[in-house]
Amino acid sequence: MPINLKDVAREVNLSINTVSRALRGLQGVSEARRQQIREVAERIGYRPNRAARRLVLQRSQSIGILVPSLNIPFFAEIDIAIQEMLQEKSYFLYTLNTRDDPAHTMECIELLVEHRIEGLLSIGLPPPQSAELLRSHNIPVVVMVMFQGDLPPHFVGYDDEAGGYQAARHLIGLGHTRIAYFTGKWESDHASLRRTGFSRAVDETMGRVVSRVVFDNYDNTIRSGYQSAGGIVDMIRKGEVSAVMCVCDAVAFGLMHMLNEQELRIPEDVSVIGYDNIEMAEFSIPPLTTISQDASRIGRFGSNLMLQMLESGEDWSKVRHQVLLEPSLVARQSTARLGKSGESAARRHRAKAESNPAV
Amino acid sequence: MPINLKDVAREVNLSINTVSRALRGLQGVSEARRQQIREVAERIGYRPNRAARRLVLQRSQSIGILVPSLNIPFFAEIDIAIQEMLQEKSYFLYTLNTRDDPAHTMECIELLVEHRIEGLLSIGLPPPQSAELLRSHNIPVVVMVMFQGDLPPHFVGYDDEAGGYQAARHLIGLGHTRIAYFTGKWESDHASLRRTGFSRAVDETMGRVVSRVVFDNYDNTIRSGYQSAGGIVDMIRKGEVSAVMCVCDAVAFGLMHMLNEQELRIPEDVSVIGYDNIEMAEFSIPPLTTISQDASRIGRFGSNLMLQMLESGEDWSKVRHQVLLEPSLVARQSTARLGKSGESAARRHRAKAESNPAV
DNA sequence: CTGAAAGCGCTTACAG
DNA sequence: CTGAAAGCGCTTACAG
Repeated sequence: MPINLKDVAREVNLSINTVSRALRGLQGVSEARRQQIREVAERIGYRPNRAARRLVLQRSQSIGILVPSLNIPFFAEIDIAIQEMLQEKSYFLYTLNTRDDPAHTMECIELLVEHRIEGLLSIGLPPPQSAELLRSHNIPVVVMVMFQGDLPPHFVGYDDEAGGYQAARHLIGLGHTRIAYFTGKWESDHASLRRTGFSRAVDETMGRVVSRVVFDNYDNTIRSGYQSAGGIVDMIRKGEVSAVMCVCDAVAFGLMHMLNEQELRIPEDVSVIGYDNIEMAEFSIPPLTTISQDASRIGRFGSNLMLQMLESGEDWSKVRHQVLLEPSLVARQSTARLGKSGESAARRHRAKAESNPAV
Repeated sequence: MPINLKDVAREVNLSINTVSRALRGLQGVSEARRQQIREVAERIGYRPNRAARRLVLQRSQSIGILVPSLNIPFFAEIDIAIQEMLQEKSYFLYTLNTRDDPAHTMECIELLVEHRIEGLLSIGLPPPQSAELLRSHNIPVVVMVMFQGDLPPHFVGYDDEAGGYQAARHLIGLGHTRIAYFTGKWESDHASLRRTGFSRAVDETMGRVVSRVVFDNYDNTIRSGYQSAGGIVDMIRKGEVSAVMCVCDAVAFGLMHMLNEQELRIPEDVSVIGYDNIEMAEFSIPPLTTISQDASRIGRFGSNLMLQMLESGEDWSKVRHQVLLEPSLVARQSTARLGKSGESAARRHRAKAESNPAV
């Protein structure tokens, strides 16, 4: 049914390989002929069949990307940036949502292998069982954003340790001496790197600043941040903490919502800093101080690295190529100098308790 | 380099078509042989080549989806739902981000045609220039979510008119008699349908309720809602409006941010209702009353419709198949009964002005 | 400048 | 139960 080279060839009374060469702009076809062939192809609606071209060229000119959850805008933006970069270089990108489920991820990878992708980009580590399959098909892998354990040999992401350090430095610079890090029970490696950076900044103060780590959040959602904020609220009330760094903006929003319900003021009673700089961070009440990462930069670096691996002809299996981008702090109104705005939460709480012994 | 049928055949000393049949589970191969062939294929890492299979089967078993901006979670969720549905039916989904740019969308469509997609799903109408190409290649199109002009013949989306009506009914039911609809200068058809539904509810009151439409927002972002909220603020101050419906949640958040800055209380001074029920709506301060649409339902209905068109064998070119889902209202704390909480914004404003004539 | 032939990796009749 | 052959739509040497 669809029109093929033979149809065009018949129409112009030439052989299919002349038509093929003309359409691809190769030399060895007179300009007049080429013109004519082009017109006919256009008129009868000819489009080359990629499957056939792939088969004969023995390469797919396509790359796969594994995204744990495409509905996270940060991940989607990485995908978009990569799609644009690759289209420019006439590679095709297969985008697959893995639901962060190893079994389903394996199926996705097998599908991509059957499509003969030339390279695999992955947000987060692909499951270990896939390593042998990818290796045996000679498919290079670039991991982006997240990993567990050792830094993967080909990696592009932000330096979470540096981000955590920056956030803590910001709070310390504002005079806070009792600060908390609010994270999840099951920490991903990058969450724990943020915590490590946070702790390094605290340690550098040689005891002048003390910190607590609260592992109460579940899954880094707004809801979870809200539901697990109780411990933090207590500490603020008791004056044990005057500033909180959250593992991500969503958790920060959940915490802020709870603080608001508990009539704790931000930043007067407690400073809050997030991580990610999602769109909403600029418009929350108050606007959220946070650590900013540029998704499209990851996409650009990731696709560039992949393209290098594909086109340099080098043996990359023994080369490590790891790109760690430096995140940047965006100061907004959710953090402020300690004690700037009068009485602390602890003092107010104490006053309240004294006037009403039942509390 | 990659292993093919011939490699497996050589290994087991059989012809490639026996191997092919065994691996695909067709009858006519003894069970013992099949077992042996499977093992060998597994051992040497054979994976069928999709390009070759497509070529010979004369079908790609794949479908394309055009997404204007994949980083809008609502759209991404539609994509995810479709990907899951189609994978179950062993179709492959090509996800392409079009940037909402007609020229780029055309390139995307041409690419998909070269990949011989069997059907095209599109969030929003594909550009008119693509119609001829798609028709000539016999590719059915299902439009989702948005359209301009007439309802496309194959469409799945939510009934925006009904949503606008529900929102207005909600405000009227709370006793508001002066209500506003806050939308953009250049209204999309679905934004204007929401407005139509809104107006219908107002009209039904036979003049008991009056409404204003404010076309000041630009591009339905939080920022734009914030920057263009001035007109609404004035009306609230003057007592001309006690409730506002926004074209979407993002604009509602922008408006709320401005109201907060202007010390207008929600819902005491003004009720605000959004549209979309994005994740943040549950956690804004106050939580936002809004109209909810289920993205994965659109995805499920959309892919089902496409599958029907592909597999029923009917001539769908003369059949209209339009699915309009009913959205639902989610009542939260940003809307309240009129005058419930004491003095109105207008009265407070007047009092303030009297005590300070300079205002 | 143009064409005939081989072949990419598979599946599908058709023989045996 | 198994194999030889043709062919899907293209590109690439190789002739002319």
